[in-house]
Amino acid sequence: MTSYIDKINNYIKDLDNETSTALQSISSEKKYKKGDLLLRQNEICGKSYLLINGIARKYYINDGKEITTELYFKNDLAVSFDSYTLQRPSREFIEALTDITVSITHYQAFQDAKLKFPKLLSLDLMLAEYYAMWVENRLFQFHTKAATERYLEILSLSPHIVQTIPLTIIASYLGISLETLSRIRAKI
Amino acid sequence: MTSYIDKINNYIKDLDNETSTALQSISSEKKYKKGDLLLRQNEICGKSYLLINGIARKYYINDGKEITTELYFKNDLAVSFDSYTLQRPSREFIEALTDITVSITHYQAFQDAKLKFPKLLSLDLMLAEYYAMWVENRLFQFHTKAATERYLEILSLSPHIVQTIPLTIIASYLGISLETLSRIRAKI
DNA sequence: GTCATTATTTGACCCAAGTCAAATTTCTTT
DNA sequence: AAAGAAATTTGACTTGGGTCAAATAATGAC
Repeated sequence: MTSYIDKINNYIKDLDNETSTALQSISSEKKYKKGDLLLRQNEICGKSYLLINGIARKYYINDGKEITTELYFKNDLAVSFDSYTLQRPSREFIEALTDITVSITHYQAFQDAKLKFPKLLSLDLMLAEYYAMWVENRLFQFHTKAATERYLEILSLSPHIVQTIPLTIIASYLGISLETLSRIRAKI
Repeated sequence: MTSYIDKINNYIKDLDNETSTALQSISSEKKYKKGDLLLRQNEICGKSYLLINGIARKYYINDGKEITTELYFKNDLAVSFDSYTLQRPSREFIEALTDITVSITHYQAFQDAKLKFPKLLSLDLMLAEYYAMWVENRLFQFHTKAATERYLEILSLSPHIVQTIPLTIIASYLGISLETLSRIRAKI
């Protein structure tokens, strides 16, 4: 499935000049400081954020506890999917975990551009497909793997996650308590 | 989110004649008997199945146990998403839970049609978006609701599910054991 | 209708992971 | 470097839901 990202990135790279220019003309760079919120709960996610550098996350609050739903690194696209797609209030927050630089594209500008440039429509489809498969796989991991396995997996697939990000956030991303994660780490 | 299905169905209904005809020309009806498998594990999901009547499900086997990942009713579109999208072997099965009638569309024929009829590309995007939101929501339910709540929710939102489908399948769809589901039912 | 499957319930016991609370360790900031 | 704050670990205890096994329904085939 990583190869599908490659396919998407190649697709973007190989875009014809007009389409590529159109995309760039509706995007702009911006920097955020560590701790800044790019999106708050109940706001409508009217922009997509392509991470150029730094780390960010998406999370929601349940029972007073933060549940991290996605971690973003270089080249990842950060949006609250349902809020962005339906243009309705978000249940999720998007937060910069380090200082970050992002490329922002406005929802409506992209919608308009898709009408003129069918290749952007195909791109949007690929992005939605990728996200659907990503979430599907996350659900699959939760059903088939115990906490320890999920931790070991993240450790082997993305060691940089574990090194850079506070354990509280990793625990909530793994769907376990901070204490359980600490005990898992002690065992290994 | 139900309204998004309505939007999709209206979009299909309001398709211009040529597009609509093109879609119909690559689709065909077929009947299956209760228990028939429309897709097996390790097969590539080369077709999509629109349920015209009856009930079906998608599931995979983990540790010798069946985990139901989706239930399909009238007007639902049954595919193994990642297998269909990437045209790679499926980890899931699709099974008829009753006698069913489906409208089958071949993957490649639909891919070709999308190139000629941009509205089908938009349709495909809407379907992918819908599925992404559906899975995202399912994951959200698993994280925020205990087994009893999830059962009560399915009971109130889709009572027909509980009436028609064996408890083993409902339990595996809820991510709990048959015994736990039985105990939940006894308590209520 | 009777017998045999298959589905569902109930009982006894177990365990992964949660909760609450306190102790350490590690970072920051003077 | 010391003081305070934040992050992480450890301890003691609880619990939701799992497993295995046996007892009842319920359904279907003859």
